Amino acid sequence: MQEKPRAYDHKEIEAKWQKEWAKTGIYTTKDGANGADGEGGASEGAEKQKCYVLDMFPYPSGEGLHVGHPKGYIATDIYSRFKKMSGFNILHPMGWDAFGLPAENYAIKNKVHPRIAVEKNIARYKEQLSIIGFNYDWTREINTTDPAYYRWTQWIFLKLLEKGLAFQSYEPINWCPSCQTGLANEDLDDGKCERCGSVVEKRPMRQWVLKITDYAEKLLEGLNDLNWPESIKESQRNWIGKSEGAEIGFPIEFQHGQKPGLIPVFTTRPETIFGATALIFSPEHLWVTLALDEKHKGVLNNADEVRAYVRQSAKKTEIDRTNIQNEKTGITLDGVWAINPATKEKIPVFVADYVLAGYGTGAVMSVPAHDERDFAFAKKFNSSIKEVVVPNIVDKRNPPVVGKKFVERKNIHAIVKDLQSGKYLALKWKNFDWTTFPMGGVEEGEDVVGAAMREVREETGFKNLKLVKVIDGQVRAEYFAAHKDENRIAYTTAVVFELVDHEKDEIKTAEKEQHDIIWIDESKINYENMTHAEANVWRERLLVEATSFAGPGVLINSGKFNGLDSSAEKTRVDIVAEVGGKIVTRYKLRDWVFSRQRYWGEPIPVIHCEKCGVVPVPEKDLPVMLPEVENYAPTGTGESPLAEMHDWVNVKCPNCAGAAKRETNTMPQWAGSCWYYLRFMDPKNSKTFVGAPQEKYWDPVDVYVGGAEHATRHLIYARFWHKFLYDIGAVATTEPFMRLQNVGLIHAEDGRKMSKRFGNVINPDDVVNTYGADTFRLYEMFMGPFNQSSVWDTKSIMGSRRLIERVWRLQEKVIISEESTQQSRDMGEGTDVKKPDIKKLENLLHVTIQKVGSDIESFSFNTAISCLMVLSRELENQTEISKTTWEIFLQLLAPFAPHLADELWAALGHHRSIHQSSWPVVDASKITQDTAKIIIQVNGKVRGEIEIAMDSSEERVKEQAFLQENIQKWLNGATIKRIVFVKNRLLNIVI
RNA sequence: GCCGAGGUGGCGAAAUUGGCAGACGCACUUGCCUUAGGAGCAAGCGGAGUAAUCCAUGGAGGUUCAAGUCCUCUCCUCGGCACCA
Repeated sequence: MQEKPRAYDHKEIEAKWQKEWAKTGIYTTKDGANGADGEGGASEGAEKQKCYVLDMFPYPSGEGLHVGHPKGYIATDIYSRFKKMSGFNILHPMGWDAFGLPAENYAIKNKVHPRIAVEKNIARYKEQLSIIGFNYDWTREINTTDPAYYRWTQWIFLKLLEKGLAFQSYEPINWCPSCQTGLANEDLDDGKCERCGSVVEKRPMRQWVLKITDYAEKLLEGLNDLNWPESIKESQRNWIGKSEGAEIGFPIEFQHGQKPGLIPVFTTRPETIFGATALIFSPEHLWVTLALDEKHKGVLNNADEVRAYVRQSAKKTEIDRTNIQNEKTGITLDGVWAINPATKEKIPVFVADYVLAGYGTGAVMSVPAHDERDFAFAKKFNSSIKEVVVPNIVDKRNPPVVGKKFVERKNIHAIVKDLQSGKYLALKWKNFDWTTFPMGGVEEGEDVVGAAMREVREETGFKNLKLVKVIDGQVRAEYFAAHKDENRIAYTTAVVFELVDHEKDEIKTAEKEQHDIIWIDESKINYENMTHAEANVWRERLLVEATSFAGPGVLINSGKFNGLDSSAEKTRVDIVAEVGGKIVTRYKLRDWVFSRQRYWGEPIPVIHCEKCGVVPVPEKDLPVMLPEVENYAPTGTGESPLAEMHDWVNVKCPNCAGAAKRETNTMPQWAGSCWYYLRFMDPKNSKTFVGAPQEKYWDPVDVYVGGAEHATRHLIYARFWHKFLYDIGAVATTEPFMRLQNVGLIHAEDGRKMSKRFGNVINPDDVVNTYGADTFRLYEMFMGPFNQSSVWDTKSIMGSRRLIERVWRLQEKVIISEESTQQSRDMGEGTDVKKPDIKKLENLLHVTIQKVGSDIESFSFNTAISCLMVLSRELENQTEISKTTWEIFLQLLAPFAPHLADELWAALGHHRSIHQSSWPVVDASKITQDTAKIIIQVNGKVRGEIEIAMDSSEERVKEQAFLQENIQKWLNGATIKRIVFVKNRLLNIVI
């Protein structure tokens, strides 16, 4: 670099290298199966370890890219460049997910054919991506709307059909009135269409459904082994919604004596069945429909009202139905009873729309005492509440004594509030260190309130009490009753009173001798201050409204199961067996509604024949091409616009050659993305969807990068298809994406999402034009943690530009000729005398090699760049830079700033691209340092530091430390209690 | 309500998993240089204090020689699920 280098011109450099890369085709991937990888024939692709790095391919919308979109692509570009330099055979492809509503809506609005609009959008996207300098292998580009691609999407559908996993259904489904199509559960956002925000309706219609529920367990299980963000895995677990419980039959009886059979209910808490005081149907339950049928006239005394209720429920929107805040509604079925199979008691039967038709069996046993919703319903409809589980407390301070007998007691605690002082009545015991409420046993023939009043009168003399409430729910406690020398199992009810006045009866001397009356604050009602193990429960329940108890405990009122642990597996199993039920597992996951009544999607490849029914299109006739239509706007009739294409629709049955019609529904947007990652492995194959050797070599995707918004749709659907393909032997792995990295959004400077609507879009083309692609790439990666959302800040981008320019200037200091300088002699072989600062630089260089590598591996690009900044500053401080050091530095920079790196690399005389060079190797000997900096603390506060030989002993360090003036000052003759020494780290002197 | 991820300077953020809190960058301040450019260079930059030092990682307790990091409670922000029995 003798002559003064020209000024840094990003436009010239970037255009030059993009052209060069395209010309030499250095990013074209060779299959492992296909041999050499084009790098001078040095290695065979097959011998290299493969690394498949994938972006979630974009939906090419009319708006074009904003600066947020390329963020993930920059990351995969850096990652794959790094992996390639590290010796991996890289697959890093890009394609287009172009079927679906947005393209179609855009086309309708702008009066162009969706195909034309998509072509235009793709061209625009590609142009925008091209100037950022990505290493995509464009020879593998795919497009889901290409017949050569969707032919295989249709083929997979036929396989699903063949295996019984695709079927037609007539269940009511979600219908978006604005998009005029049916939607899957996953397409709803809070009961609204995810696309347009319209409230969806339930609409019965014919539809194709994929049986994803068959894979619920496998989809759940498979998550455990995936290197995915915990939040995504958790979202999927929630979505699949596994719950284990029991199905139990409840016999039904009609008023005239008929016994029409058993109604199965699903419950996750079968152990509470003795508390089931009602049977509740969802309005859509088949049995309700039958009971309202003409044939069963006379069974219900209130059939008209019930019919009206069912009709009214049907009219409610899904949001209304499922809003937890809404008051419960329902109606009794007058003339019908159910029998609780545990207690054999008759219980009332209701219809209520808080019971969902689509979950469990569509009917529930109502246990108000232990379920919040049942409790609210029972309160409103005055049905009975029967407690069968009580919390159980073993008194820690006063535990049962081994060897003493256990006595069961039914107890009361009287909680009496003095209205004047606001304090509570308590007893201070004389013979024991006890503070208690007035308390005692409930005697024969007495109720809890009577017992409580009696105890207050006997123990304190107060007689004018006003009942406030009996606290719902007993508490079981195990403790040692010292005053009776026995272990107690006490079932205690608390009764709350207000003290009207202080008028008293005389109390017995015996009572007086036992305890004094004291008054305590409400805040003292707890186990800390009182003897009662139950005190904390009372405190919790004292001021709140009555509610159900859903926690674990001990069974009561449950016949032979009394006293058992309600949460024990055995208890549940035994109770289920007792009532003739069975243990079952249920999932919230619904089958995937797979048909759309729209034009722009893959035609579902089946034919409806009057004689043969549903006939799959023969594989040889694939693809079923999407025909050109005059009008592709939705019809709203439940048929897609394809239904108007009579020439296309009317075909001969492949089976019987009779008259038949094509299916006119199309597939949902998510179909194409369910398997595109497989197609990239072998994109041009016309014989099969992916060649077996290619699949075997490349599958699975090693790193998959994209937004978290796909958690419960694309990422579940694709896993489902993949597992299906595995089951039919079409792929060799059970999971498609081994590692998932979420990319955080980039918000506009106003903090909102970037959108044309808000007029706050930053266009990557402008940024690249002004600052250059390398600067743009560095900036986006430096903004913050990769998976975190951040705010675009145009001012901050200069920091990245400064790094680029600093690197550009550094080339002036590079010494090309190794022999001619002092530094290179210092760094040369066989020289053991090295200047300390040269050693320091070598150390920094190798620490940086290591750090940048591990940071890229973990997607911590911000800290990797920070290290490069530190190193660049250090290089700037040097008077000259050796060629070796400079080369290593450029290689570390290459994944981040590929254009600049290649430019400076070429200036050194290299003829092959830096991106084909090998990632520098860390020299472990250069990472270890000769000296360590040791922090000297006095009482944990830093008071000094010393530089000392690596691995120095505690003695050596102490010696040095005590010499320090500052340390002496702090010690100041004090006696040393203790010294903590951490090798090469710190010395802490405790005085 | 349940589950998950977070809370550190004016701002974006670091912090080898318990060992110097604030690396790196933006903004800002002062000075230098200049062919006035979003340039470069030097120094400073959590708060208080002349200083020594003290106080600081949402809040309150605790464990420890030592806590942003571990434990208990609590408050707030974001994301997912939600009348799923």
